[in-house]
Amino acid sequence: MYNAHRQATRDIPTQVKNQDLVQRRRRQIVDAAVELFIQKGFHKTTTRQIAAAAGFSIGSLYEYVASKEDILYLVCDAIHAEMEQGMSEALQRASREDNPLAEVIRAYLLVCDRMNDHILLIYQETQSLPHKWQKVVLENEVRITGRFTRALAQLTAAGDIPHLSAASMDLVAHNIAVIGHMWTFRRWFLARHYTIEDYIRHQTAFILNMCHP
Amino acid sequence: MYNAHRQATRDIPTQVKNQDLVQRRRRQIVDAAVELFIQKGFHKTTTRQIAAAAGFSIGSLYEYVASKEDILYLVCDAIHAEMEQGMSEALQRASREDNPLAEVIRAYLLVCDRMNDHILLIYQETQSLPHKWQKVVLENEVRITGRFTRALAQLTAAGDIPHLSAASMDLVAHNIAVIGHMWTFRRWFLARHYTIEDYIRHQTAFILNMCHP
DNA sequence: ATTATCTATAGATCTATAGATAATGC
DNA sequence: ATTATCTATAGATCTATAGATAATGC
Repeated sequence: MYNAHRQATRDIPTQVKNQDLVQRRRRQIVDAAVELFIQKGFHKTTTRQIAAAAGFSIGSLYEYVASKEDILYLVCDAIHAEMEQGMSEALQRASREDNPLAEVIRAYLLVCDRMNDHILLIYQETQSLPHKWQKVVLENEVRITGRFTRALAQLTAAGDIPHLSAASMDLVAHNIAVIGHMWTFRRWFLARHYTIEDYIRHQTAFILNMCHP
Repeated sequence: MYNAHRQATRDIPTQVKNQDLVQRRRRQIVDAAVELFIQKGFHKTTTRQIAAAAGFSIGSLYEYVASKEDILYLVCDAIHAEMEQGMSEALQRASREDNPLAEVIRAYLLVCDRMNDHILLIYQETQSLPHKWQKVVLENEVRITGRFTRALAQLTAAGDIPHLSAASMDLVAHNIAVIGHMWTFRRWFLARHYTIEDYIRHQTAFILNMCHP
């Protein structure tokens, strides 16, 4: 279970000794909480509802986490884990003939499309996390952005795009990351006018144009 | 007071007859609430704290609004009003010699820089609004994006940029809007590497590149 | 004996309102 | 008389835990 290696699972203490059980129960908690948080938001979801949806009592819930915020942290970290895994899988399946930047953009935007609600959740509720855990979530975000920076560097090295300053390259990478999120938080507008494939096509063209001054 | 003409002030009923007084008290409520919401978030701010910061009692507060959500709606609408006013003022002062698209981008990004926390607040708390008012807030967002669409159309008409399909033009306009927000919600990274002037320069160049296929 | 789970509830809020009081205008 | 404001609180939650019970392993 890759989740065992995640920061969040290590950060949060538990009363229960059996690590395998902790693993399973926390997965139940996260699955239940994600759905509820998406539906009603973090603050309007009660710990009782999470326990009920996970299939055990409120008392047991607090054997696996120490607070409601702990649950939010587990949720945010699990979402980032799933995004990163989704991208890796998509890239392994990818053609390897195309432009490597276009490929990573495509993989990313497809993950954003699939994980629409989850990405929105992170946008809306990261602020509700204790400060030290906000930092971990932002580091996850930086790690994803790093993939774009690397793809850009690769392209530059191959001479496929003109040389960009490190500052410009970073900014383009962040633009790509945010263009993915934009598909989720402007969906109310975008999905009325474009399919995800339209969106990928247009935005990929725009991003490649950015790099050709 | 331009705020009287806003949707929100008309949507929310009050017990108090004197419209001038309603106007003033609601301004007090909004000013107090904005600060508190930015600091602690909507859900962790209590109506009592808002009343106290506004300078009257909890009982009086509820003469001017019917619920805590009403206050959030007033806040979101006031923020958009201030953004739109800020852009208009900046554009009136602008040189009128430069590229009109670059000018509107500059005006917008400076407003985003100044209203950093307020824009973040809208991102995080719009979800806590009743559905019918979420719609009004999104319409405000569309209205701002419309300014970019119009500037792009103007440039195309003047022949300064190649012809873009209506779909592409809309997408570029949304990209501009989101690049402004990005300055607020990725500030933890961006502000470490760029000043707002760097950011304006780089992003303006990128956006103009987008339009040159 | 130890570990995991459950029930019942302490304790702490928080929103919204009812009813009393003060201020204003005829 | 009417309008605006205040105080006090009803009523409804919700988180987190203490202590009792059930399940597991020696």
